[in-house]
Amino acid sequence: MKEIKRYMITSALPYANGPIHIGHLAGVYIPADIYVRYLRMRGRDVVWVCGSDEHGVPITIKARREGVSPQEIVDRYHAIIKESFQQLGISFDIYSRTTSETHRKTASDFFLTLYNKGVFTEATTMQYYDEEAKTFLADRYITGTCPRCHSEGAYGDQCEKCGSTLSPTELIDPKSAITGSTPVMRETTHWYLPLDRYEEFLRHWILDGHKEWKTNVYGQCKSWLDGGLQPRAVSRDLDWGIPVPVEGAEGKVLYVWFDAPIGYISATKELRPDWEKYWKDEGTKLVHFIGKDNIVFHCIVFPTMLHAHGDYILPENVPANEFLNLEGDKISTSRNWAVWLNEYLEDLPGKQDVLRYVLCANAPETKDNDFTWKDFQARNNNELVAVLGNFVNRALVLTAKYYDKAVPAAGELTDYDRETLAELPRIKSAIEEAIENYRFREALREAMNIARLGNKYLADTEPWKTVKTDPEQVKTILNIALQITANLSIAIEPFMPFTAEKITKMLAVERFGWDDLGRTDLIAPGHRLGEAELLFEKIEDSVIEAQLAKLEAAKKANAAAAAASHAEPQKAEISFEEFDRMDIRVGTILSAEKMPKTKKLMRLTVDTGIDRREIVSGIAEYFTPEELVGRQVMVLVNLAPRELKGVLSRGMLLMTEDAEGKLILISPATPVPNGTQVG
RNA sequence: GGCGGGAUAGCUCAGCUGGUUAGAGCGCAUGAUUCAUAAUCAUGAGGUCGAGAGUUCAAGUCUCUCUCCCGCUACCA
Repeated sequence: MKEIKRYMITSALPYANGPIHIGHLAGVYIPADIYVRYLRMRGRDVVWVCGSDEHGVPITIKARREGVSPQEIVDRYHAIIKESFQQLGISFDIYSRTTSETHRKTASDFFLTLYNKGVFTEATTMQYYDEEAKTFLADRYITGTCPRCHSEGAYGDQCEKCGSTLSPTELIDPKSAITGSTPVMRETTHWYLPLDRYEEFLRHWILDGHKEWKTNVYGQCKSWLDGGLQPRAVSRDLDWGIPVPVEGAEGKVLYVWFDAPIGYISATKELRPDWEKYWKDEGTKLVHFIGKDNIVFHCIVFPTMLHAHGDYILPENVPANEFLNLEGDKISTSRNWAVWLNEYLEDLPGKQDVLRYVLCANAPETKDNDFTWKDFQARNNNELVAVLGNFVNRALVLTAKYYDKAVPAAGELTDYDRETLAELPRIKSAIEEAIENYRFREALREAMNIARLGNKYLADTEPWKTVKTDPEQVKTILNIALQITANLSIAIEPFMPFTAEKITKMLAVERFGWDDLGRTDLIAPGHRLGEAELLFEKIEDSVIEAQLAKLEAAKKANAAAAAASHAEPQKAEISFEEFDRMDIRVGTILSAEKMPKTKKLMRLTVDTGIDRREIVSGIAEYFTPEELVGRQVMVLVNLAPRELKGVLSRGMLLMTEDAEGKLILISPATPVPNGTQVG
């Protein structure tokens, strides 16, 4: 077991093409913030860095669409993200950005070091080039007709209609998204990080050396390693990013995944002149907080880069979380199905800790979880208000009432007093154990147990009764209640820093350190308390309804937008003769069976009036064989046959889809004989 | 289909390397209580631990098969 001298904590760099939402917070930033605040309270040497990831093709596309420069896009979102993080109390030591000069230099140097060491392999391939714009085209910059589903507007890397993963050369009738011209193929050379050569190193380091990683992380890594790794290109032909710093690389930039993680190092550099010990000294514990979508980069790719470079330490752990859903649906930026942090802060002012509490208590630590506004309300009203806020209020109000806010001295303790106080150190170590193993939900529950302990203590000792029979005893009771309150402020600080601060203010004391947790002499006798105020307020149904209505509106707007944008522009004109070449008939499905070993394919026998033929169609997700058999459908019968999974498909069923993408068969409104022509 | 993750009380989740009557929070029921934001405290009801088979003296906990959900991936004429 090596000695930990200091901590280097990173959290995934948010991509600067949109604001932060609750999924990001629950998965990455709140757990990391809790961890870091805890370490700081313990007096550990810790640096936590983050920043905006500002390069990459999607940003250039967004900029082009809005008619502004990429810099303007990233400036806008960097500002929004940074501000909202700050308001939520996410306490980065630095929130930097990958367009900074320090980062450009750092990433550039990193590349050069690997280049000079001969780490990269080079390969020359043919890629599309726009002669008008005089530039190579990234996959996303080429649009055309999807070779699979024939819908227009497919991108060079993917068709968003049918979800196929494509390569640009497959596109039918490709066009440059920049100028609209038809691109030409041209040679281009790129550098690759040969991950395949590092398999042994990774296998040993992760599979043998880090069995303690979370099962989802370890399993994912094992899966990648067992599947065999491929070299990954580290450069792109693009004019937005960090130029590849070698001769003859004009017009080439570092691929965004290569430069982004180096951003952790750059940010540290900007923060501290002695940054190197945080990245190069074996006594540093490096931890990456990320979401599950980032596992491969932080466990496979970035460590390979660090290892190949040679000077750097490797991460000790990568506590990746799963995803948070919202009201039963996947959070989606493009569908605007999210609770945006900047909007939350405006809609529910002063409720930072409520969000922090709910997202931590319900964090997707072991599996995907669901955020609902109803749960948000319940946790606020039944836990924060009723348990935490209420206990603190009781202790303070009783002291104000009986002793005019002057802290009474404790007399002799009863066994029950001692038992109660003995819980505090126990809870302290339970919280420590949980946080240090990245189990933040459990840690939070333990911290809340201090408030439960306090409520129980007051209920059992009943000072409002005892005051009439044994006033001396009440002094001890309230002294203890106040010590518990002080302890509570320490224990919840990593989770709810704003509330912790409010409590210390109400107690009129300086904030404590972690080591003070468990002590029973934190508030001195005679000390005068400040004004008591409520820590949390109940959230009314109307507030929740307003948020639900907002989501409902987003859903509607979304459906409307989808419907509007679904009205694709009309395709190029065709002659009647061209149309007439298509032979579309009415047919009846005679049999249907799902093809084994496929998810979507259905094998159909159709009576076309001409013959009975087999047609394979990708509709198995939406129809059962029972509901298909006997139905009349439209069939394009003279389409060239094609073999799918070993079955020859002769023809295509005509269909459309609803707003959710669910397929709908097209049938004649009233039955007609099979073989009847359509046209 | 392949790979990874998940399936435990009404809800959200714990259950580590297999070991006495399966746990927590919320919700629910009953009782107590009034210092407190109709808050609190106690007690209780509620689970064939996704299904089936196996290993074992002993299995939510290990093995195999199957079902369903999520992610990546293949297929979508």
